[in-house]
Amino acid sequence: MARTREFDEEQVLHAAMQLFWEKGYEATSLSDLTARMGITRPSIYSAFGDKKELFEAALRKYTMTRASEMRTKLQSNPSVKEAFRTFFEDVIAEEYSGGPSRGCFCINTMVELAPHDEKFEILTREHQMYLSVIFQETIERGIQSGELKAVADAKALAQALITSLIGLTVILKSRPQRAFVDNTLDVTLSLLK
Amino acid sequence: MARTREFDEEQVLHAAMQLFWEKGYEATSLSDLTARMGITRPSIYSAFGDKKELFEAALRKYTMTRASEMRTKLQSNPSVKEAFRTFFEDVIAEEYSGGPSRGCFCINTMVELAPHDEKFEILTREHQMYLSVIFQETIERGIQSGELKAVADAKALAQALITSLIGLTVILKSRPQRAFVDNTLDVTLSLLK
DNA sequence: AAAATAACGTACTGATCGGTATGTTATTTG
DNA sequence: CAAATAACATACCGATCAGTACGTTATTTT
Repeated sequence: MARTREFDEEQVLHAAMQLFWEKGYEATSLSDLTARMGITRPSIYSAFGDKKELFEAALRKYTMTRASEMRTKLQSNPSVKEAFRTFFEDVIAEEYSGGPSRGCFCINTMVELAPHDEKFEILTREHQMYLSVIFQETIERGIQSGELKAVADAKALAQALITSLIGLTVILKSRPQRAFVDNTLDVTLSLLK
Repeated sequence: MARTREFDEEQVLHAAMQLFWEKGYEATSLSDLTARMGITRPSIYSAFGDKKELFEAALRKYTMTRASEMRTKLQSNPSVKEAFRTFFEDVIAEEYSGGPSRGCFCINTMVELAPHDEKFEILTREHQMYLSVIFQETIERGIQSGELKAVADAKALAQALITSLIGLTVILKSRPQRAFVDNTLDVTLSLLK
């Protein structure tokens, strides 16, 4: 041990996450990163490795946080149908809140890097699979409570809902009319019965 | 008039389209483009303008071709349900065919550029809206023929299907298990009744 | 207090980026 | 045939890229 770090690793990683989330991997330069993170270039390399490793750390932080938030939101509502509707409506509200349309960091990465980098193919796939399990558990809770019909194939339904969520998140980037989104949501949630 | 072009504009634009489709805007360099298009840098600039204008031309070519193909595919099957299933299965088969997972050029652009460039926000949105109209017309054909229930809200249903198609196209980039995709497809198509 | 060590800031590296100036070659028009 | 013109190839531009060498400063350990 010698001199102590003058920055908080979690804090600067959070800053890097925000930037990568907003701009993607290629469009974010090291200069952008040092400016936003508030630390110098060598500090980044000593703490996180190269640009791609930093990106990976940022994405891992994102997926963990996101999965946890999602689980909490879905569990907080006793009605499964309401839980899903609120969840989807929050995603929509986030995009229409005026700020830059960041969408989902994991989905952005799935599009930009997964096809050319196996590490990110796996990382993004596993996150989506994990989310679909959270959906599935929520659906199963609805079946247990009698709110949903027992004949429903919870797993298949969860996977279809995740796919719709991805589609919704992506198309929101093109800022479609509100009616498009509302229609999509109504039809998609009609699968829960 | 003077010396005549030694290259075919359509042909080199097609090459540029393939490259942008595969790698995206930022990750494609002018050197990549000259190599694949087989023409020199100044030739690109005189024929198409700068990199972003070339990208736009490539995307426009893609969306026109794609919309036309889609219309043809959906119209070629007398059964609307079968038409949709075949259409979705072709999208899936394309991604599992072994080659590089390019997905949909328009969706890729929606993720990479739409949030930071209004021109592409509009261009990608209008393409998706156009596709949803094609879906809607197909659903209406099914209602007319009696294959689908008349109570269906054709427009809302079409929009939900487009959203699912986007989600499916995106998640295919992470190469999920075949069962995930099959489940999603079955549940999604169950909306057509 | 002295030696060791790790984080710091500065300044630099070669490579590559998008874009262009310039001279040459080929075709058209007068 | 000669003048005009546009597409060609080469070679270059300044800017920026990701990544690092190196000397300084601060903290820990002996």
